[in-house]
Amino acid sequence: MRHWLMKSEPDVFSIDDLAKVDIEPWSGVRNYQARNFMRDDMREGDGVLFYHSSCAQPGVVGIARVASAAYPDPTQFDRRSEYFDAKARRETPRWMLVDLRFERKLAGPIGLTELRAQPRLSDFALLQRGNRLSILPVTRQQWDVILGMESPRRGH
DNA sequence: GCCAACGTTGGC
DNA sequence: GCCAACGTTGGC
Repeated sequence: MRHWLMKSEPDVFSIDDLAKVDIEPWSGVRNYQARNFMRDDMREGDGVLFYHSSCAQPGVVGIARVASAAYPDPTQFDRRSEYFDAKARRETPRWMLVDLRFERKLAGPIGLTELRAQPRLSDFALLQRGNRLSILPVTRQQWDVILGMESPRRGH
């Protein structure tokens, strides 16, 4: 099983939104590298760190699972969608997506500054200079380190 | 194929 | 709102 980090702007779609719908098709990715991760490398059941970006408190806020194989992003064919792509053809879809399933929120968010302060995450793609990718691979070790930073639940 | 211009991302 | 970094576009 592989692990991933996926960014979302909470003003647009937050971890609470994912909790409400339970399963969400991850439409709108229009970056080839991110698409390739979904199309070529993701498998149902892969673990996903759900990350809030472009907000007051950027950081990992929850865990999701990849809940489907990759399939064509329907918004690329929808003229009314902001993600419409006039060059996409149904026979040769350009953009692929996977479904995400909510697993749980973290006991507390793990902020970007906390992640940066963890020496064992110095190689983490999220923390590299100039990184803008919305989908990033996470190693098993990084996954364990990050979840080990989760603040303990009250009463345990 | 080069590269300048432009648009987007995302932290601060 | 600013700005660095990066991807994409399009003229040549």
